[in-house]
Amino acid sequence: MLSKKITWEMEEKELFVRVGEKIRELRNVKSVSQLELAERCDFEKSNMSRIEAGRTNLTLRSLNKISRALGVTVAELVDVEQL
Amino acid sequence: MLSKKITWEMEEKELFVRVGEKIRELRNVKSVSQLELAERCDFEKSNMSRIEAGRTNLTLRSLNKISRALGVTVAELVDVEQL
DNA sequence: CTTAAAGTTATCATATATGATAACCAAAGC
DNA sequence: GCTTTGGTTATCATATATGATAACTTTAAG
Repeated sequence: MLSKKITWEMEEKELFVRVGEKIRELRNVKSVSQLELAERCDFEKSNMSRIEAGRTNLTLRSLNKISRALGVTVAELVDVEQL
Repeated sequence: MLSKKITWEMEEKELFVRVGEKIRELRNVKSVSQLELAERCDFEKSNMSRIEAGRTNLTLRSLNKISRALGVTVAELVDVEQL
């Protein structure tokens, strides 16, 4: 059986991905397009795409912008299952 | 009466400060020194001081390290009053 | 007093988030 | 077919988080 050792990089990557999914989820619930959310946050749409794909190590500043654009708290944005 | 307009920079700064205070609070509850926490996170102690003072725009990676070092979730770390 | 432990602040280097731009894809409607 | 809307991916520049190091303060203990 192959090893299932989980490195902190993997676990961190999982966190990024889950937060990205959470953002997309909340965005969809509010029926906001990615472009619209990007504009509300004053982000490039390409940046928004990277974020939702979990390819970014988000900063508190960005999380704050997104949370306000979606009408939720920062804590809600990062409230995901953790390994 | 002087203006009380709150800019997003002020509100962002407040968020940074409150998250820093939250970290310090949780660290003190667990009776961990700043140096000890810095070592657990593999941070410089000077970095840890900046963070608790709210002079840093923390990343998800750093929040994740700190949350694990303190035995709480990332969501708990950023669960602060927001303006 | 001296010593040490805990924390602060400043400076410089490096890594990377984000801005800026562009090319591209897919689906829907014409 | 063409066009639009929504999204993805790549590249380069810039701003900044963090690493690394050092000097400094403060507090408590001796």
